[in-house]
Amino acid sequence: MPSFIDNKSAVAALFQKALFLAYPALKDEAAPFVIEVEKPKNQDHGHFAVNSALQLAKKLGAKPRDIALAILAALPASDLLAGTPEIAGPGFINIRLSAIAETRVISAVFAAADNFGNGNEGSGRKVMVEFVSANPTGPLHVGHGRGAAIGDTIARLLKTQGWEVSREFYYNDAGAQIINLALSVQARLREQAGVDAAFPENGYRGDYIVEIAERYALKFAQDRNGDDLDAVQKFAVAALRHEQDLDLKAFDVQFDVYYLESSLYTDGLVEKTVAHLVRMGHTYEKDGALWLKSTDYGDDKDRVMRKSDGTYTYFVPDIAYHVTKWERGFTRAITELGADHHGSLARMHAGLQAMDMGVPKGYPDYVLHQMITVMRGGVEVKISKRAGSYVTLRDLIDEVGRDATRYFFVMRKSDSQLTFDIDLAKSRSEDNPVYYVQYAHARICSVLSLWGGDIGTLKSADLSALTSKYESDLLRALADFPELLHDAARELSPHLVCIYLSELAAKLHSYYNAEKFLVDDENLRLARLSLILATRQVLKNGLAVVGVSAPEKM
RNA sequence: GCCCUCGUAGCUCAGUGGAUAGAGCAUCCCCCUCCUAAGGGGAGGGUCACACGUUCGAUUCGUGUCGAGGGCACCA
Repeated sequence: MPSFIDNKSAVAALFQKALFLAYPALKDEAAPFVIEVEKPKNQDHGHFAVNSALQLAKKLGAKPRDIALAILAALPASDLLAGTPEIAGPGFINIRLSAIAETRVISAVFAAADNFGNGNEGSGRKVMVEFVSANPTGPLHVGHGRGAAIGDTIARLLKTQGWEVSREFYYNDAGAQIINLALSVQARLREQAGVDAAFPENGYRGDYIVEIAERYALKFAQDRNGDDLDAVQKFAVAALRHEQDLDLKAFDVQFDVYYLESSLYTDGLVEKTVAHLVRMGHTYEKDGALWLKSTDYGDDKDRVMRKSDGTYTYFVPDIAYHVTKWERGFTRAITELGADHHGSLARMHAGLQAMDMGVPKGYPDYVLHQMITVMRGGVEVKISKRAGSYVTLRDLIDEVGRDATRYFFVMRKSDSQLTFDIDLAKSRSEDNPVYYVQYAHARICSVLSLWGGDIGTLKSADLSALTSKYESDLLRALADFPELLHDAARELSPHLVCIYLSELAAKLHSYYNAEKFLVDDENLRLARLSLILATRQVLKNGLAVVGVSAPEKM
């Protein structure tokens, strides 16, 4: 991939040079001052601004404006800038880019095409992103949908930065909730068979349990009462896993590995983990249970590992599971989960530290998504698997579409609570922001198709005719894309991509309304088409990161 | 009580250690004989919860208060 030096970095390098020429002493310090280039909110303040003069005023014992003057005096000649930067306000240096610098991005976009914007910070290192990890005790609901969209987009983002990403789904297919599931199905079976049976107190009451019971009775005619609880459990888990797989497929989310909690028991990794912790001296017996001294590692209380009835708490297989992540060579691991599970973070980190196997302290990284409040008909819908009140992911996809659902979940910062108004999402699906972005892509396709020329010729068009404000805005937005992807990946913040995309789309739409592309002047026409072709590529790349389609027609 | 996240326009939400705080929806006013109006242009609407501190500069960082949600089991 050709190295595209974005304008901001280029400007920063230029001013860094000037600063050290003007104040050589700064260069020799232990921590040399680093120039920061920012984008002013106000267009009147130029394309970029440098505030170093203000920051250095105290240190250098000079007035900010004088420092700014000295920096400008030392500024090397460059074709990057349009005119001489201005000193404004208390001492900001406001900078405008030359047309040459602005149009440079176009050839970089064409050269890299689908890879434009990608970086190589990961340099092929392995990272695991674990997400969704829903218990196979019911269909996926809106909360899982948010997790699926965020986790998948994080995986895609990391891939753009050169990481070798593995997506993993951890199935809690062992433990009390699974037995609860089996008992719930069994109770429905007995009801259907006309046998008097009490429903488990904390059983799952959703309609899907009834369906599973009906299917079980059809398949195992000899066990209509569900007496073979083990068979019932296996059947129910398999059925629900299958349903969840279909949901995820409809959402275009794929996993590389499905890791079964039950395998940690059958492979002996749970026993191994416990034995290891006991051997390391981090455990003690109390009240007939085995405890981990997790408080030694920052947890707020010690945790029971083996209950007095001899079974393990979920905490133990969780540690064993994370140990396998490390041992499988994932020196970096990210876990995306709902904020209602955040309590498990401290004890998981503590548990891994207690293993004394060189796992870094912050391993794994966590991305939490806050809960979704679902509104329907102006009333909050309480989501409870056990009570059976539900808004499934499948419902959402069927009602508002995959693209809109994914975009909606990703466009908001994951750690803010959000209200999902189902009626709004359904009735106003035309107003969903995703269409705004997709429309920009489709509009460009439409213009190019109407033009009917050879796309290839646009890649070498003379761009000197691109001089309008709209063109300048669009060019600079395109040039921002690599940095945007880099930042979004570093911050594990997929929503930044959506924000960028809607801003880019807005610039395209404004341009479209202000200027005609298919003009008579051939030079101008080709230049404009070249610009929107590059814009189409960036829109497509950005939408791909969010997992949303880039339609050619709408 | 302790811990985590959040508190920005009527609503849903972005954003930032800097120079006039943004978008969408909602309200109001314009723009298709012209490349898709699923679009564009404009108006109104804010003590960025509150207080104190750090800073040349705080809506942004820190502390506290108040408010919302979540977590604090030998449940998962």
